[in-house]
Amino acid sequence: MTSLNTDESQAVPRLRTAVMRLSRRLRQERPDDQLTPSQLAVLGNLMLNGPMTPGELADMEHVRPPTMSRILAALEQDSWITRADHPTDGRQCLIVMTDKAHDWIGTYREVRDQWLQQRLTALTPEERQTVMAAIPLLERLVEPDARSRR
Amino acid sequence: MTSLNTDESQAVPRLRTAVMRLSRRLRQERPDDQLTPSQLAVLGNLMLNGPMTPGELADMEHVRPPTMSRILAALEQDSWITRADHPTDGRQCLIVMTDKAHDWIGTYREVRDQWLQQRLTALTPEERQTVMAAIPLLERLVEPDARSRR
DNA sequence: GGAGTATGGTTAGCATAGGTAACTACCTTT
DNA sequence: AAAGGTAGTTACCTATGCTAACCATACTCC
Repeated sequence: MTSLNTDESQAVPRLRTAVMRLSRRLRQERPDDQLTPSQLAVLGNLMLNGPMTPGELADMEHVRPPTMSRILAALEQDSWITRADHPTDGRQCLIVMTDKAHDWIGTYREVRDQWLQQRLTALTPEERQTVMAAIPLLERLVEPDARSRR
Repeated sequence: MTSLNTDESQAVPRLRTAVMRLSRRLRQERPDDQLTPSQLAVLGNLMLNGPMTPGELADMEHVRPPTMSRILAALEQDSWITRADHPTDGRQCLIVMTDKAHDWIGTYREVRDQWLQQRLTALTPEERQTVMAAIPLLERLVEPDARSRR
């Protein structure tokens, strides 16, 4: 069990605080005011990976099935998604984006992350480079075995 | 208005997703099971900066006063903090940590961020260096004028 | 020095987003 | 065919954000 040196140990609470505050801020910045951050995340997943089952979506977002159920219910309510029968398993279903969702994502792709993008322009190019280099590492922190996949 | 290049634009949703997922994960990882993340953040602030008013604490955490009020009420309920009269302003009060809180923070300092620390050890030293270099930048993203202070 | 305004804090009520437990429906296995 | 496993949902609880409204104290200005 490797131990972190003193500097890095001090960095742990700082990283935690920074991430928590940034996420709070991101949650507040909702320029569209139509989709919540979690709904947006689900649509993003579907856009990238195509139709998926609720369970797969829950795994990808690291939430429990009931949480995903609620998010999907809200998305279905407003016609962002529909459900298709699973080809082989009658218990499961496939979540597919509606045309409305496809159009919306396409139209507002630039607007969506406006705040964060604008904030990033306040950094120097070198600083942005550092942040971008850290992104896959932050992903790895969440996803223990992300190193192995792709 | 400077614009980000294509690569960086693609990084924006990825950064957002990574931060949201990591914060969710951090919220779930609550080894102590006594203090919620927001309560922990407040105690951390008090530990670092000494007694502060509710308003100052709300500013530091970027939450609205009522939110801080609720957090403080819970902390007071379990005797983690007490309130002292403000020396000059009768409206305000000073939040001070109890001995219990001091002892607890001291005892569990290493345990608290165990999960994140453990996850960081899974990175290479160079990767950890990158993450650490990004921490102050993430802080700057949240705090627009942080560049000017210290 | 008192009236009116500003400010700090709290209370009340709402929304989002996470969780667990329990239930239904379907699949699998023997 | 019965038993057990799995996917999804429903019901309910908690934490954490918000705004609006309210109270108490401070400040300002006549």
